[in-house]
Amino acid sequence: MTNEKQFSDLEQNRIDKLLRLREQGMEPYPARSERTHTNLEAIADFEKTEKDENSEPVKATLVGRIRSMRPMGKLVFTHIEDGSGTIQLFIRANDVGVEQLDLLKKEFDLGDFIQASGDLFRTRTGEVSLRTDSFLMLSKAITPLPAAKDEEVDGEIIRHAGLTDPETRYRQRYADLAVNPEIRKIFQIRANVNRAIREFMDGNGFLEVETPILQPIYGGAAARPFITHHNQLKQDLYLRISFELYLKRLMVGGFERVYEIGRDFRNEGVDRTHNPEFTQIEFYMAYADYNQVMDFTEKLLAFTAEKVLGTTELTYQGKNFDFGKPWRRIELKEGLVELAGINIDDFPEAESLAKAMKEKGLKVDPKSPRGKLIDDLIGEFLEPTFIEPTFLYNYPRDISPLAKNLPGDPQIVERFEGFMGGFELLNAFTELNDPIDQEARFLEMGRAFASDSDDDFHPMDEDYLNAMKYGMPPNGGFGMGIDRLVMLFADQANIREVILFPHLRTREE
RNA sequence: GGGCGUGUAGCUCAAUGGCAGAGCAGUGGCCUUUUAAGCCAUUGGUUGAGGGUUCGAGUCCCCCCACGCUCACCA
Repeated sequence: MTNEKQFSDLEQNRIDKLLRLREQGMEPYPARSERTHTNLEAIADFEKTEKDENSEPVKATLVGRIRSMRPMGKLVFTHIEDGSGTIQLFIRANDVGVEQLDLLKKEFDLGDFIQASGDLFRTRTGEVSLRTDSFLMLSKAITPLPAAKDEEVDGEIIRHAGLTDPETRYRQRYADLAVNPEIRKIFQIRANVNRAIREFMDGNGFLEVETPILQPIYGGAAARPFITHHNQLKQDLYLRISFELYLKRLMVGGFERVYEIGRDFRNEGVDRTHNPEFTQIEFYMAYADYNQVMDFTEKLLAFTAEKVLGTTELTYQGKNFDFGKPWRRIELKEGLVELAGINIDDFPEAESLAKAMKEKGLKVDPKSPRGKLIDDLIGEFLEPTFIEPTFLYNYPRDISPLAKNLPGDPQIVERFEGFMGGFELLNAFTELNDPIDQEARFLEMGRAFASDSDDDFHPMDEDYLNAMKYGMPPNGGFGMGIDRLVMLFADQANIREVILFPHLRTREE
């Protein structure tokens, strides 16, 4: 604030206004404000009394950011916006005096916060407005907000030349939110989703817990971690990639139903369904298997939809869904026969399966284990077709090291994933609680990925095995991406739209 | 990381290799029921950064940066 060169001409202009306001005795950043009604309360109060001819005029002191200003000589119309909505101020020289009106016209700008007092009435065109008899500056904006003008045509708001550049919108989300009120609705939905899920979980006897984000060993998913360092302990730590192994330690500890809602961090590619940090809910339910978790999932999503949207039906990217109906359930092997034309039972080895996939024109990594190839087939042939809510169940063992075997088939585990809108929304399984088998799985994974790359995908978590050796009740576990769920409820195609401050590369200079 | 695309005034966008423009915002006026208010006048540019070709580059070439879409990666 000391170097004047950091202000543009437009900003310097407003700083001059700010100084003039102060000279004339109006503090541009007063410590206190008053308000008797929110804007929408004021309109509602007025409409209540309007029908009664004997009622006194409704007096109000309102606050908000100036969103439009239409000066017409000795009369100014402005719209101000507070958290509840917008209302029109009707400010006349007759009511506030010529000097005050000049002050308003000369020193107040779009983006400033104003406080106005007066009484409510209806203008000739029928809009409830505040006939202002006094006003104050509450906060002077120095940088002009990106100019946006709204036009209402048949109840629909058309925005002219607002802020649309995605880079600016994400980098300066504050400006995006300030100028595009509908963006704020997405985050209202997000908050409502979280609240609904908590309400459902709490109502079903789950305990909400918090487990470490900084972990000495990461696990519970196949993802590369972010690494950080604790100075005093002289120890590298990982930001968690899942909550799974800690939450299941709590099963050992005697909690029968636990859940956590929090942030996971995965050091991987960014695209429209992946952000490096994202929010998950995981829960673990003792004495349940994956079939019960499937049923529970349907109830959870139906409840959440009802709470957030007021109905179980929703529209996503032009398609309609109903969370009130049971999800499609497709057995993985059968789904692949049907949609990929490959019966994986015919290809018991990675080599033969890879060959069959190449014949279908797929690119195949020669080092991939069989389970990875099957996962590739899912991504290629199944996932994009799963627009309707769909459970895909019975996954290959070698890509599911924490899931329990399906009795009678050593290659298959009791695991399902939930898809919707063409992307994966959730993942769940009957949890492996046999410590001997678990250790074998860790070793298998270590071998499977040892040749894969320099990345150490699956560090052995000895302490987790120790916990399991004390005895873990049979349980079903579940993880779901909250961001992706919010995408569905807010009808957004890109995960960044549902994250307030999505990560962008830092700009040089 | 690969491919394709974008980057011009505060915002949204124009400009065959030939004077860098418009609308809105801003500034100065007029205007006492407007709502994309209107009318008159007017300011505002290192065309993302750097290099090259050319008499002349926003435009063509090279390199870099950022963003978008997409592919790869992501159990």
